[in-house]
Amino acid sequence: MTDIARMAGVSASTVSRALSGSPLIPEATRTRITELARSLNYRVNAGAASLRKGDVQTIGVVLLSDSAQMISDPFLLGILGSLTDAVNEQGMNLLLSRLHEDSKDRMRSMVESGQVTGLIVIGQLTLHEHLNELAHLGIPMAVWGAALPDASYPVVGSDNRLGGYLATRHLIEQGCRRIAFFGDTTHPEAGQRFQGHAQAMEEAGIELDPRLRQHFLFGDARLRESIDGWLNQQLDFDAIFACSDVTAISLMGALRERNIAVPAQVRVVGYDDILLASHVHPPLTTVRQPIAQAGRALVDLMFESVAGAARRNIVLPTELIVRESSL
Amino acid sequence: MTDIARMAGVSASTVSRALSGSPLIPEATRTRITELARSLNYRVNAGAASLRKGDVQTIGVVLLSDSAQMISDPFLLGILGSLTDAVNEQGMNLLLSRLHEDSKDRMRSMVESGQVTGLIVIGQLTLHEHLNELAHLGIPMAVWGAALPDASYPVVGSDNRLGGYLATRHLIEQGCRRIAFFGDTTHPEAGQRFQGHAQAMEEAGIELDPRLRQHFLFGDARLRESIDGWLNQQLDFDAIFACSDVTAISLMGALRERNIAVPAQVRVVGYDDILLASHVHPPLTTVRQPIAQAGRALVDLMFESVAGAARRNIVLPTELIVRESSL
DNA sequence: GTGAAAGCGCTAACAC
DNA sequence: GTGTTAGCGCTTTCAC
Repeated sequence: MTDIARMAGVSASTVSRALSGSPLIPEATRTRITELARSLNYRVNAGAASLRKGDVQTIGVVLLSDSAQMISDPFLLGILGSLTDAVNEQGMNLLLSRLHEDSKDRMRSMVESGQVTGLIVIGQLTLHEHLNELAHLGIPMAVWGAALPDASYPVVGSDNRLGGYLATRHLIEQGCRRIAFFGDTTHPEAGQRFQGHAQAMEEAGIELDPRLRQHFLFGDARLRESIDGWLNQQLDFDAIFACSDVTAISLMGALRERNIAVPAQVRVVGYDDILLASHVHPPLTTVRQPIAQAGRALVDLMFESVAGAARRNIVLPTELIVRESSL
Repeated sequence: MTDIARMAGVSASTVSRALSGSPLIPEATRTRITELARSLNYRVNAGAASLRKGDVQTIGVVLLSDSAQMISDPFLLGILGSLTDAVNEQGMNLLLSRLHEDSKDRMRSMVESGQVTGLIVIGQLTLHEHLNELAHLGIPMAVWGAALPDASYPVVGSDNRLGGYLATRHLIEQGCRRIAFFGDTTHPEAGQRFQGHAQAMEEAGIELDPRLRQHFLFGDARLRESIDGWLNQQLDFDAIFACSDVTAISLMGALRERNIAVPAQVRVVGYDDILLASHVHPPLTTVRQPIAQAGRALVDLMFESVAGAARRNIVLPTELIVRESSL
């Protein structure tokens, strides 16, 4: 910048002001300096600027995974994409890292070392307690997931309870009574979907059968094994509500292998509405989560958290997309 | 840091040295300072340190998408995950951004403004020329994709030609003669897969029928429409080789809808080996790309590019995973 | 409207 | 071994 200043015959201050569009600088000077800068391929050093201004233009995004395992759910990529766009829209940068459950300290230091303004956390919420601690420490953040009663951090998520309710009620309306629930209920999102499921069952006067509940971890590499293990029990069921489309599609594969017809013998509903959901046969009935809004909502809440505003959650609407797998 | 220094009764230099593990500082002093820092929750400011040291500990990762459209291929998430791990392993940070084809300037300025050390580019390679320009400008980078003859930038990719060859030869060995190719050959990766496909066909003395070639954009939202449009032509074919598993699974859905049996009437081979490939029914034969190695290779090449080493490419091995869809 | 000067938080010569 | 000093590249009072 000093070079530019010298070449333009002005001081560094003037260059700085011109380049940042200060109204103090007359149009003529500004264009002259801007042109000069462009011709020299000069760009202001982002790091130096934030050091001086004392604010970082970067948001940390943490992908939580419970093991070294690859997360492979397309839904996650959707959220991440939405987030990337939302962050860039704000003119900010996004620092991505993948952490395991024990890396609370890493998250903390990302903020405290001034690398990022705040954190957006995506992934499995089994570390609720850790997140609460971070929140109490004053780390600005926002979390994708389900709002837990005692959460001290802001949460963005879809209406999981409603999603579970809509899916199950739909199955009941199709005449199903023995509806199995596939999902890891220790995971808050799945837990809420289960609550919705249970509510719909209760409203219909159908008793929940604990055997019709199968626990899956999202993205579990042994997904198919778990499915097969459950199916091998030969339980009596006429429908399955799965907490992710990947699980549901995998399940339909397993059913087909056993010559169990979907939807004729067993109706299936998934969750997420990934691209493939509408493309498999039969097309999968599923609960759509509004991915496009997710990024924006997370970024908004994170900024509120930075600003020290009162903590709030955002619940995004869900929608049942009825396709042939449940008809 | 000045605070810590004052409290420890030493100078800032000593604190700096102690915290960065300089051998000049005796064990005793170091622990004392480290403990003090910990108890105050102090962390060195990463930005200030890089400004002073003149090196950024951050790598920019650019996800290219040809429109505002959501990219939804799980394979992409795999690459990204692998990259994240590789970057973190090096103790570096990863700045993620999603850009469209025309944003060559954004990429350039990420480097020139000192935000990142270099760029890793993932996504569709229709902007080959842009990348070449960036390389000539001296922007350190590495690209996931297919090595083009006149590329000036280092490329990491799997052996697409071999993949296409293996897939097609396998289908020929199964007795197929009318093998359709699904993939956008203007995209370099798909182009090379097509070359392998063509080679296998030629070796078997089978003439290529241009009607049996369908162009798809990866991640095209109208994927299913394109598939249906092609199928509606009612061409004569006994196998399909698709350039992504998402396409292949979608295709199997479309075939099933038309009561065309896979593999009995039409054999299908996909590409990528995503999780669902082995879970659908029939399980999908596919070409596996070694995702886990991808991140590491990209990071390595990027560093070589920073160091000004001679440009080279890395071709990762591919492997045909035979499952029932082609037997 | 413009420049001089100070300083963001840190590290690395250089001296002792 | 440790402190002093200078300065990374920028922005922003403050003075003119």
